[in-house]
Formats: sequence, C-alpha cells, structure tokens
Amino acid sequence: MRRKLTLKLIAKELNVSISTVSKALRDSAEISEETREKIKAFAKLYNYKPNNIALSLKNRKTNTIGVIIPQIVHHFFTTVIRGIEQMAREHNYNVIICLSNNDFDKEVINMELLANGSTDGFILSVSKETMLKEDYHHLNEVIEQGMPVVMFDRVVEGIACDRVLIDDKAGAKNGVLHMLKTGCRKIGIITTKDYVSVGRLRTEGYMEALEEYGIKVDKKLILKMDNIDECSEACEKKIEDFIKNNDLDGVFTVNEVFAVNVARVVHQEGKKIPDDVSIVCFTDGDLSQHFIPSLTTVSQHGEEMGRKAAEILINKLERPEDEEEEYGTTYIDTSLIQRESTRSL
Amino acid sequence: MRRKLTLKLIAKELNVSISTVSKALRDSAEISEETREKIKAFAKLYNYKPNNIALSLKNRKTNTIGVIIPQIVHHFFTTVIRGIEQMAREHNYNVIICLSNNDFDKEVINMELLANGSTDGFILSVSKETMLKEDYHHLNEVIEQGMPVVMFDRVVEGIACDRVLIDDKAGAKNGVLHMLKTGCRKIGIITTKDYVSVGRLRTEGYMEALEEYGIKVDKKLILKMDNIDECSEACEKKIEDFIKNNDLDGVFTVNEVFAVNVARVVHQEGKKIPDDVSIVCFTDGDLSQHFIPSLTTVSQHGEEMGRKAAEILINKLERPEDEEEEYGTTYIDTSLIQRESTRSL
DNA sequence: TATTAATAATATAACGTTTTCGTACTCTAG
DNA sequence: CTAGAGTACGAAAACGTTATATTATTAATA
Repeated sequence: MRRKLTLKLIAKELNVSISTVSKALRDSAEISEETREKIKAFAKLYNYKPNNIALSLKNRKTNTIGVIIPQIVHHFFTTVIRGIEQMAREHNYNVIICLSNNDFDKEVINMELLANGSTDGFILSVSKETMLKEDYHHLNEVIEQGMPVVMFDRVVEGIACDRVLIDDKAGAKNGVLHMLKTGCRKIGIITTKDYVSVGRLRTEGYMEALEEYGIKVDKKLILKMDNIDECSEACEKKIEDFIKNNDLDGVFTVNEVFAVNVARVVHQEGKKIPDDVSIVCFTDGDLSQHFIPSLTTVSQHGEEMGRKAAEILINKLERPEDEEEEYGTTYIDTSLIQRESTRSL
Repeated sequence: MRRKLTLKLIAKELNVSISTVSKALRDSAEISEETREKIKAFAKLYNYKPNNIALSLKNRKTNTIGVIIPQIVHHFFTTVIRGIEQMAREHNYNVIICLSNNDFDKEVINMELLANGSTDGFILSVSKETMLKEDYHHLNEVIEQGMPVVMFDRVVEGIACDRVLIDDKAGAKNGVLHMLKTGCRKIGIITTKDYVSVGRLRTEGYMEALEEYGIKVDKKLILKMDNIDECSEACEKKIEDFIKNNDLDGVFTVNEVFAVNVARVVHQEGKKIPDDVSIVCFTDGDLSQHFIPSLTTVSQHGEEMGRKAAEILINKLERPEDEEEEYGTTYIDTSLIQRESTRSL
C-alpha cells in the first residue's frame, strides 16, 4: 500500500522545492521549460492528483453541493437528484446527499454537519416536520454564514433564498381540465392537508378548473390525507369509502399510489376506466406507465427541476458577491401525459 | 454575512492563544477551570463548530463514504442507499453519492475524483459497461492506495475487496419452486445476458428449480434481454412474442417491468393470472405492490444490504491495519412475498 | 564597471485544526 | 535560598495546497 503522492514527495524526489513543483504543474512561466517538463513527466508517471481536501481548505471552497431531501425511495426525488448530479458534474461540482427522513432533527443535524466546511451551498426540500414546526433557524444560520440555499418542491416563505417550484396549481388545473373536456362532471380529488404546500396548491388548481367550467366546488369531494407519499391500510380504507360514497366520474390524485388505489376500488365496484371513471394523477413514475390501464399523469419534470436548482446555486457560488440579495422563484412547467385512464378528446 | 467562527478568532477575542482555545474546547486538564469555562461559554454563545475540512486534512480522515451506483431512479438502489445512509449516520459518517449512469468513463472519473481526499472508502455497484470491458484499474488503484472497497449487487471477481450479495440464485430458485409447488409445469424466464452477474445467477436458480422437479430445461423458454433495468418498445415486442409463442403456465422475470409486460400480454391473450399463468419477479417495488393483480416477488432487502455494506466498510476503516487482506462475501437472504400473481399452496 | 532587468528558483504565509514541546511562573521542600 | 515539581499557558509543526515575496544568478545596458 503506497501512500498517495504529494507535492512534497515529488519535490524531495526531484530535489526541488515544493513551490517549484506546484508552479510547474500549473504551467507557471516562472519555471524553466526543462524543470517544468521533468516535473510534469514525473507527476504523470506516478499519477499525481492534487488532494481535494487541501485545496478546499486553501481556497475556502469545496466545490460541493449539499442536497437534503426528505426521502430517497421516491421517484420524483430521484429524478431531481439525477438532474442536480448532471448539472453539478458539468460544472465540476460534487454532490453530497443527505436524507432527513421527514424528521426535523435529522434535517438540522445534517445541515449543520455539511455547513461546517463540507459544502458551499445547499439544495433542499424541507421535511414535513419542519413545515409543521415552522422552525427555520438552521436555514437562516447557513444563509447568514454566506452559503446560498435553493429550495425546491417543498418550500417555505420568509427565507432569503431562491426557489424552484413545479407549477403545481397549473399542473393540477390542467389535469382536471382534461377530465372536464372529456366529459367528466363530478370530479373528486385526493390530496393532502394544507400545510403541505404542494397539496394545497394542487387543491387550488383543482378548484380553479371546476370554477372555469362553472361547477361549484363540493367540499365532500375533496379528501385530504395526512401523508403525501405513503399509503397505509387506513389510508386505503379512506380512499375506498371516498370512492364508494361518492358517485364520481373523475378522480384527480396528488400521487400515483392514491390513483392506483382508486383504480382498484373502481374495479371492485364493477366500473370501467376510463368510460365510467377517469383518473388523473401527479408524478409520472413506473406505476403510471405500467399500470393497467396506464395512468394519465401530470409529469413534473424532476430532472429539469434538479438541473435548474443546481444551475441557480452554482451561479450564486461562482459569481462574486455582487448584486447580492436577489432571490427569485423559478417555475418548472408540468406536462400532461395522456394515457389509458382518461377518455381521448 | 458574518464569517464562520474559528479558533483563531476566538483566541483573538479572548486574548489567549489558539492552542489554549483548542485545548479548552476539548476539555484538556492543562487549561485552568476558569479559562476553560470562559472559552467554552464564548464558543457556545457564538455557536462555534470545528471546520470539517481542516479536521479531515489534519487527521487524514474524512469520515465520508463514497457510493457509486449505476443509477438512482431505481427502487432497489434507492433502498440500498437508504440502508447505507442509516448505518453511516449511526457511525458519524457522511455519504457522497455519485452516479455512473452505467458508463465506464463516468465511473472512473467519479472514483478518481472522490479518491483524491474526499472519501475514506467506497461502496459500489459496478456499471454495466465496466463489466463488459472488464477494466478494473480504477478499482485496483484506490485499493492500492489503502482505501477499502465494498462491492454490492453487481460485483466482479479478482478485486481485493469485500462483497455483499443478494443470494440471487437461491432467490430465483425459490420463486420458481413456488410456481412448481402450485402446479406450474411449463415455466419460462425472462432474464439478461450472462455478463450481468445477477442475470446469470438468477437463470441458474431457475434451472436448478426445474431440475429439482425433474423438468428438463428448454432453452427456448429462456429469454435473455440486453438491459436489466429498462424496457424499450423493442423489448416489449420481444416479450410479447415470447409469451405468444410459448404456451407457458408460469413466468419468472428478473425485474418488475418485465413482469408487468408479461401480465399485459397474458391479458391480451385472454388468459387469467394466476389461474392460467403465474408470474413471479425480482425486486419488490411499487409496481409489484400496486399492480393488479399484485405481483408475487422475490424481495431483495436492499436496505439490509446497504446497512451491511456500510457496516463492513466502516469496520475496515475504524480498525487499524491489523489482519489486513481478509476479504469476505456476505449474502443477504431474499424472501418470497406471495401476492395475487401466483396460486396459493 | 556599475547598475538594472530578466530569469529561475526558493522561502514563507495562509487555510483551520490538533498535538508535542517548551517556558514562564508559583509553590513546596531541603 | 534554591532545586524540583506542578500549573497554566503559548509556540511551532504538521496535514497538502497555492500565492506572494524574496533571493540568487545571469544578461543587458548606461
């Protein structure tokens, strides 16, 4: 096991100073052609690579982006990560991913850990618990230390940072409009409690679509679940009751799993999709694509979102402190992917 | 924007030396009670946290694990990551995730990048292209530099590292045996080309199961696909032909998507699942759980795999260089999750 | 010939830590 | 009154870089 090659070792080996080696490798004109070539040849031969940690310390710059997300076993988040990774790699940045597991304390710990020199900035989607607690001191702290932050998907107000959002409202509206256009008139929605911003916005989109068609919103047709991502048995039961008790001809859900549960109940009831009941959901994942019938979905373009978030962050990082204090919100358009769970126009 | 607090700043502020501050904060008995308390109070008040980068440089230890995986939008890999994250966090390690996108060059670049001081060791699943090329110089290099490596899932031989594997053969055998036990006699398999180790092993398990029931393996009933994870239209067509041309009463597939495609064709043919055709697949993801009928799967326990891989790596990292050169292979058991796509016993 | 310029290298400081060693100072004992 | 032992602190080196300042040597100019 040989130790990693350092400037010092090269210097010793070639009987020159460390500075000379460093300069030679960076093609400084201060070093004679001859010495330069000799050093470079040696470095290449023994595969010298500068130590990132030392560079980070020296430059006070890690070239690393910290990503904090509630969970990773989730199609949308993984696509976002893929986008972040792509953009980061293109700009020579590393990505450190930490999971908050929707837990406030873990989010804080992870953030503080990474903030102590490990990353230059953050991309995050705040955990559910953080949203409930409305305690954002950890965010404000890193921001005050000069680390830029970009929030995506689940964002909160009142933080000095950029935001990248899916246009949840428009996406939901579009999805519901599609059902209206294809003849549905009694459309329900399965969404989340309002403290989850995406749930609230999607509900708003649903209502706007109905209003546009002059249909009065019926509170009974809005089912608000506790959890946006999982679906326990209790939750399945709720969906079952919801479908059975309301004679719907269209259902909009904020995720795939809710939609699939709807489909199951609709089948049980002996009804046909999409002829009797249309279904549209958010999140264009494996389930939507491969379910039978395949599901019409509002695609969130997570990858694009990730790329955009990374782009904004890197921009802030590369640009000197000029024109500080300018924060914006970027919206990523959704698109409706029509499949078998809705009638065609 | 205030700058991060350092020992130097504290020292200046309190008119003591840097060493004194450092010692006080680490509760050294060398420092008087009074001074110690004063320094600690100050540090706490202004929320001093040591700089990780400086510590890494000093200790030649980053407390960071590098994870390199082919892709992230994939249920199995995300569960593994979750397991790694858990175990890492429990032992105060960070996790850096890099995606190779199944591309050899990206795998090499990522690895070299992280090896230059960013991580203490690696957990990786080698990319498809790397397996094809059989070029493992990047692995050997980091190992020679003394960084331990743990390979999981897609492993290769001849590398000085630990391995954590799903018992693919046993898992497949079990799945096929279940169909045999429930009366299937003409069982086909949709797998991958043999250079993908998991594909090969699962095929072997399939064959062993048949042999155990005295059924001769028919090469025609083995469909080998190019790609283990994706399913293009061409691939769907292949599956369609395969199902239509062979009058199977059971199909085993190495992933969910293949299985779902099988189900689709079976439906088209007017046959019933599981009465006419049983289906069992690998990977217990969203699709298997929520598809109608839900799919009987071989669950890989990715989370456990991740935890185990991390545990082994951290063990190597924490333990001094004693008893080096001992590498083992750990098998993670699979379990069969019976659902609606197979008949009950 | 003495001064200036150019060339080619080295020394040093800095990034933020920890740790080893050294050094004042005070107190006790011979 | 001084040797020895604590006690409480500081200086300096080290981790691996890079950048600035400095020095030594040679070449060119007045």
